[in-house]
Amino acid sequence: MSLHESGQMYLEAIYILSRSTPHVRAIDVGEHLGYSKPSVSRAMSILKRDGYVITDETGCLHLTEDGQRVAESMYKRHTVLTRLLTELGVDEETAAEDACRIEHVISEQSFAAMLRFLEQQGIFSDETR
Amino acid sequence: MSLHESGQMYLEAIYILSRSTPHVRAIDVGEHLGYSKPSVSRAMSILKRDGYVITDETGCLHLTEDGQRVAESMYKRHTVLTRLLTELGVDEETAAEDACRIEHVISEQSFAAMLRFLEQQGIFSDETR
DNA sequence: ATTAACAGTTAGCTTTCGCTAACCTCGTAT
DNA sequence: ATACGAGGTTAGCGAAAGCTAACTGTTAAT
Repeated sequence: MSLHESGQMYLEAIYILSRSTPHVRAIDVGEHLGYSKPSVSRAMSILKRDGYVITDETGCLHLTEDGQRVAESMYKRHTVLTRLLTELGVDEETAAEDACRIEHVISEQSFAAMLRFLEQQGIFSDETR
Repeated sequence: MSLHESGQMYLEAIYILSRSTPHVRAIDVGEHLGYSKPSVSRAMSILKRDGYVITDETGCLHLTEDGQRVAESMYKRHTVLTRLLTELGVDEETAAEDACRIEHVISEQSFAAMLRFLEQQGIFSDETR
């Protein structure tokens, strides 16, 4: 099954949360995204079925290799888009909100072009995360 | 009722078509967007109900003032986004496709910032349409 | 030991927005 | 006059993805 926008969002949320807490639970994901428990529950069952997420013995969520790949890609897009927008003068909050939506619909080519632009400006390097 | 993404797309399509033909029919809109007749039919009835579109005696579609406002806004976003992406090195086709999706999710603030950037580069002026 | 709270799941509703199938209506061509 | 095709509508399906209500199960507190 193909991964939809919402799936990408859940994976990114798990990724972000797992950077600050070792144990990510469904409820934390729901809180982070502002979604209800059942919404997360269903999403997780789909992401598990499709091999993006697994749960350990304690029920905590972990990304598979595929899940990690997607999540990192989304996160990087998010970072770059936010950086580009703030560079153009957009305030931090709006930039992050827009990045959140654009990251799911932009092509790889356009993303690469944006990244190249920021690098040319000396604004973005691999350490700038 | 609020206007959703798909509604904006239909309005933009009517706008674009009406620039080259005086009479825009539902079937033309469907063809332009690659949608079936019933999809267009339902969308039109919603857009009529919400005051964005009217039909004349012959059944042809016309934008109301509100419809025109939305359509022009979308079209402008489309133009500017495409231009920005091609400027960054993205090929015309991909740029247009991405613009098509981004135009519905970007904030007014970010759009304004992008426009400002293009203007500063001397790439975009009101005549560059 | 019983109870309460918390996490997760199941069932079922809603909206958006595509689709096909089938129908109506009208105009033109035979 | 009939018949066909084009355009539009109605009815109903399906997927995605949110929600609430209500249930289950486990842990922790009295």
